[in-house]
Amino acid sequence: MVTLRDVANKAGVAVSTASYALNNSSKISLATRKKVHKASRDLGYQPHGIARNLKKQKTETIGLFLNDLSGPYYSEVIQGVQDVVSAHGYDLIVGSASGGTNSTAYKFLLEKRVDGAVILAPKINDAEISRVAKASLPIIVLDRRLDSDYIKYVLIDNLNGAYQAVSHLINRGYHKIVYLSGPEDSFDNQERFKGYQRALLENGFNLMPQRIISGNFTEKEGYQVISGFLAQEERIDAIFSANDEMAIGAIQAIREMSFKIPDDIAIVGFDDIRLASYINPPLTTIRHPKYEMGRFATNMVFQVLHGSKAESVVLPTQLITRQST
Amino acid sequence: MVTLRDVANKAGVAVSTASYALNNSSKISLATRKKVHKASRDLGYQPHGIARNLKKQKTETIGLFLNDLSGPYYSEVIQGVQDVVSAHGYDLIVGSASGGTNSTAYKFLLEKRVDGAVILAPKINDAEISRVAKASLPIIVLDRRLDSDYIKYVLIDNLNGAYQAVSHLINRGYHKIVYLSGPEDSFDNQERFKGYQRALLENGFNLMPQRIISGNFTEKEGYQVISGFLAQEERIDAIFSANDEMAIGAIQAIREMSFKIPDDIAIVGFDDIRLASYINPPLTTIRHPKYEMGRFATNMVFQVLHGSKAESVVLPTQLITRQST
DNA sequence: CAAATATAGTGAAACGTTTCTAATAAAAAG
DNA sequence: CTTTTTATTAGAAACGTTTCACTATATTTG
Repeated sequence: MVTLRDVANKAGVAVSTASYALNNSSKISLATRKKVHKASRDLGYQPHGIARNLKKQKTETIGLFLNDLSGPYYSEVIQGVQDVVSAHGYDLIVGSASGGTNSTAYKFLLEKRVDGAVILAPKINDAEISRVAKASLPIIVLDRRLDSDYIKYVLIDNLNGAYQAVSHLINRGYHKIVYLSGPEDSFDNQERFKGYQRALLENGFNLMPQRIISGNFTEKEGYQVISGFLAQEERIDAIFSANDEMAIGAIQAIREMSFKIPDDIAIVGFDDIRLASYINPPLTTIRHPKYEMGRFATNMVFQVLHGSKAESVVLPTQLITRQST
Repeated sequence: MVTLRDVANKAGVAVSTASYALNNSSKISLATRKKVHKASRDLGYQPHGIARNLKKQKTETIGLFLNDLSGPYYSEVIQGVQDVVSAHGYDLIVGSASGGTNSTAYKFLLEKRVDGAVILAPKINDAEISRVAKASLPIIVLDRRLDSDYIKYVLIDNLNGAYQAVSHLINRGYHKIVYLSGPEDSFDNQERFKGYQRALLENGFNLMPQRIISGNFTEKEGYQVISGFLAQEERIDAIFSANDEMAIGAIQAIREMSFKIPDDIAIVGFDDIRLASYINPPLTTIRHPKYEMGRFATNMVFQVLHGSKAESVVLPTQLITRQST
């Protein structure tokens, strides 16, 4: 391995001089700067990032930590984060949070391998996040309401989004509306449920426990639980699914039982994933600004890093009406 | 920041002793080991990963570098890589290669921030990869045929896949088959074109230049170029699209012009992305083992890292017949 | 022309670990 | 009772940078 020392030797200067020269410090005369650069090029010198990080006590890297790297849902968020990180001349690394306290995410946070982080990973709990955040490692969370000096959140307005969705169903004349739920411990799910509840109550309907069906945000589960539900006696006329994935499964279940969508049963999802507009019938859903979330969050990371205050924020959602209602 | 030195002081031992103790070396008596662990816990000590990396001259991190982090196409590959990396107790970081020589990908490779890498990013060119690969940094590429001591490839059998696709069309009686091409400089595209060509020639058809339409792998482009093509006089009866994205765009174009699929025009894609089975009509396509690619590649990284030889490999593809043909 | 200042370069410490080698003390062997 | 071995701990160097404090020249100033 060719180190700075080798370059310095070849150029016939001290290693400190070589360092200054390569960083183009004005302390070093142009002539020796040239000499050092040449030596560096000749030897094919590459600075050792890790050594530099250690000395400078920073990595100029921002981490984005996700529950699971393969969720297609994330891609727009990632893009937003990437754009802002690059704009600041930093690097972005994406890591997984699966594996709990010995996940890559947790390790990198703990070991100061990143200078800031955006977290969208329910698997890392609040206490752990609070423990590692500091002035030199601000954290923005996208999946919970957590706020302190060095931790801010960017959320979407889940509650209002769900409220919009269910109100829309009610306005169209659907009254027996099922809530197809995500996992109980999901923050998003909880908020969306609140929105469902509020829309019902404000329109004079009761919350009927038998119309709350629990799922886990996956298409498969959506298919299965809705198949099961429709096979029983109670008739309903609409479904509000806590996310699009389950809604897609539900649509398949509904069609298999030869109910007509939206005439017999209407359905609204949440997220506006790509598939939503391609499925048959195209799915009415709640769109939220995923790319913007990424941008907001990352800008906040840099704000805190630069010593200014950042304010947590909740972004609005939008009802996208398609043929499923 | 609490360092090993602090722990050592608190425990009343030398820092070397503290290091051995925390790493549970048998050189240190159980009594002092306990003492040091306690001091560590009391102070909330966290080892500094960067410092350790520098000293040990390794990071125990594998990089996966993609052209662009937001491609949903990658998610299965990522999963395969992640699974193998975790199984080896290493960490995975995913980084972008966009930005060329000052992309995160390139920087991390150059600066030895990872111990091995899987690359699926045409934006990084062969020369650069060859330059950085070494025994202590093996690289597996997924998007080209590049082979040396420390560089191996895992590819899918693009040529045969395309051959299967076009043969299938011919067997079904379609004879005027358009090739909807990806970018000329894409390795995948080149191979797929060769497969198209071979299938035609082997079945006694000629390659007709006006039936080669250039696209860029995006849905939008697929829609536009096929719309334009169909508006002109020449009648065709099938399209082989170099990927599913373009095929989806093409399907929309075809339907808008009220041709029937597959009666008037049949279409086959390549990749078997998720949307392929949801689109109307469901798309016949070539499936390839994306998850397996990730697994193979990552296993090879570790093989080379452990000093054994790895063999580049080409994985088979599979024709998935759906209603578009 | 002496004194003050600017310029160019150097040496060494530091970042936080790991690990080699040496030192000490206790135990075993002769 | 001396010598050798073993167990435990300590000291110091090393990983590859950056940067502080300093020296030695060269230049400016009064």
